[in-house]
Amino acid sequence: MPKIVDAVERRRQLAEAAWRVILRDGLEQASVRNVAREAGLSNGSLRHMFSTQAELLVFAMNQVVERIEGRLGALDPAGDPRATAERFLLELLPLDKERQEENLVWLAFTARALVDPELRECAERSYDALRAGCRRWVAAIAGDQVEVEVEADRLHAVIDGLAVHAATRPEVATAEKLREVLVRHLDTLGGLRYRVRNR
Amino acid sequence: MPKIVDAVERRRQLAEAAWRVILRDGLEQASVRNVAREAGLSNGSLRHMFSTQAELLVFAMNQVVERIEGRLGALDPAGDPRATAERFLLELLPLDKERQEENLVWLAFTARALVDPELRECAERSYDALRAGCRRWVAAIAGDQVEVEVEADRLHAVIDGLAVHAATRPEVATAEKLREVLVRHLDTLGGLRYRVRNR
DNA sequence: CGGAAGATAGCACGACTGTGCTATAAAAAA
DNA sequence: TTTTTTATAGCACAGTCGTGCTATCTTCCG
Repeated sequence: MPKIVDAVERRRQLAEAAWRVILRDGLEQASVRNVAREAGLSNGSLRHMFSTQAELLVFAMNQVVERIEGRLGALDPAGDPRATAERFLLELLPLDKERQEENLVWLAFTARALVDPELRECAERSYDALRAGCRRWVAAIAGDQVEVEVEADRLHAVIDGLAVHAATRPEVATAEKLREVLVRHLDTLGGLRYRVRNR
Repeated sequence: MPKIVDAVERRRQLAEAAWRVILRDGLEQASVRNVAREAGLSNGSLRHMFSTQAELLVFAMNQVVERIEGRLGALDPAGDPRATAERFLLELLPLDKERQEENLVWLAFTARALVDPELRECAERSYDALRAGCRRWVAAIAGDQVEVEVEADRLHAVIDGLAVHAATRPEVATAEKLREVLVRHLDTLGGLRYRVRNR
């Protein structure tokens, strides 16, 4: 096996170990030692792949983005703009356990990014990417009927707001409700206003 | 001066010192020592008011809620439902520096609440309160035209989403934009759909 | 005045932290 | 084979952490 590939794969596994620690005990518990133990490695062994803790955390945060982008890239962008946008946006919501956990980890990183410049860069990049996506989708769905900028920001806010709610109140903000709210928002975007949809 | 009042006031001052530390360096830096230094007190002196760090943080988080509720309580609830709701909801957005800082501190607490049961209680309480408020306002504005439950959740998502955006991208999500998005959302709530408003 | 109660200060302990460093085991290259 | 790189392990240092504890100082009450 080529060693480079192994090294990258190893880093990914360590990132996942970091995710597990963050999910279970919070980002403040994601110390070098704790992550190493979670991965079944020794202290120094982890530091052979990430020479500093900051490097590990930055990688782990970017890895979350890559995972999400991977899922989005696997979606079929063909067909009716409205249906396509709905498919992509629903993919972004934490509707199953995997995405719920991902969402929790992501929020932990986002919160630290408010104070850590290295993580902030990643947070801002993904913020801008999602905002651009919202703009495109709004334009595709109802570009001729609405002010795209404002509606893009509003859609963006709905998405991130729903993610926060799913994290802080999973018993209340269930997958059902998240989906319902997003679909309703898209319905009201294009002047369709509460049309009955066949689901 | 009665001593009880002093003690309460002292705790409030310590909470504010904690806020400053959290705002500047993040919640993970809000150690007993750091907060005490920020307040100009000694280690043991702080621990005379809060016998444990957890107690301090819970108090500081609840104090944020009290401050917000205080501002909301000072608003005049009379008049046109739509205008009243807009006034209250705009009060919740981080439109000036004071509320921006408050918002950052609040988000830090919310993030830790995902992992800390004591803080979680406070987060859930305020989540439920805001959700109930959204329900009332939606009902007052357009209760006869929409499904209140879904619309309340949607409004709630917009508010929290905007708060997150103001925190993670203050240069992009400016006060202007936040206000614009919220007003637009309220406009589209009652079937008014982009009516020109006199501001 | 004396004494009790409260406030402030600060030390001590054991635990955990990031990281520099060295030593051993494995693998790859020569 | 020998040599050289790489991986893994783990110790050591200096620092911070929460908290228990005692000692001083202030204030107030009787």
